[in-house]
Amino acid sequence: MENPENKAAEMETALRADGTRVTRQRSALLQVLAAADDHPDANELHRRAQEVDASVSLATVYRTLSVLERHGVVQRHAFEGGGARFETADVDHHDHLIDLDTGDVIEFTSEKIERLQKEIAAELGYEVEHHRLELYCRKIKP
Amino acid sequence: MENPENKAAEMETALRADGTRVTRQRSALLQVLAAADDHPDANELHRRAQEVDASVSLATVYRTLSVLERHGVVQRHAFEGGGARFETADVDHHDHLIDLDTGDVIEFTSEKIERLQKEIAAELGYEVEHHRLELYCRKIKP
DNA sequence: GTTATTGCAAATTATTTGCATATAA
DNA sequence: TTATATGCAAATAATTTGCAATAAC
Repeated sequence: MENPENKAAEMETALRADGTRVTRQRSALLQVLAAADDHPDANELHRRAQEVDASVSLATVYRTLSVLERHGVVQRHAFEGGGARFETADVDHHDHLIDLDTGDVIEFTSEKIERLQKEIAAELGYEVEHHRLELYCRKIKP
Repeated sequence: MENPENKAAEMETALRADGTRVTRQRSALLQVLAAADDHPDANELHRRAQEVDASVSLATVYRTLSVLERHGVVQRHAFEGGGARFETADVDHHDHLIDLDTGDVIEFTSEKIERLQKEIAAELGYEVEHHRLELYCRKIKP
């Protein structure tokens, strides 16, 4: 849908719109994030970013990830065991189906489920800020 | 359905069945877990357990929680922000609504959502083994 | 009496922060 | 030019672990 270069450029634009500076290090991280098709943790992102620009420190990766999250261009996931993992935020939210046998992650969306969630929260007097839905599954034998 | 004393006794039985020893400290923690109607973290459980038996150390709380999880009598939750939180494992599954301002957790179930989840997985050729649904919410101003 | 379990303190892991320096705009 | 970002190292926070002492069975 979107090539990594455009994606990175769009994220830069989102930062600049704000007066937020796009440094060498941030560019490197954006490039890495735009190219990633998995859900790396901060350490892995640091490793990849250093391949682009060796000067990127882990502290800056963490700081930049927070900035990017605040700008809504990356999403932080709190999967079980270990630290946070990240992916570029899509325009449309998606949930995750995890294949228990292979570890594969399939992304999906369901308007119906989103609607039900809002209804349930509303009944309890709440408004959904965001949510997390993970289906841990096994492939059906054909 | 179940008073705390029975609950604690059942958990002890589950441990003993295994040859696992029920120490003073473990009893204290089981008592605290059985009485809890919220989702405390390890630190809070330690605080409460010490009221029952002052000798309980935080290290033992962590070690015991792992043992209990392995025995399937407590469930560990990795909610966003902060450390793991725990509750006694219920027979029937429920989902969680987390109040972002207070950290309160409200439990809920939705047959409709469960059904939709199964449908979505089936469409993708999968069968749901287990799932996790968390709604991060803010209270609606009245 | 054995062997699992404990408390303590030190180690680990993930993340954050203070500060002097570098740099994007 | 000047405020924002950076690297580094030290600080936190959550959890785990080694080890000698203790206690459950």
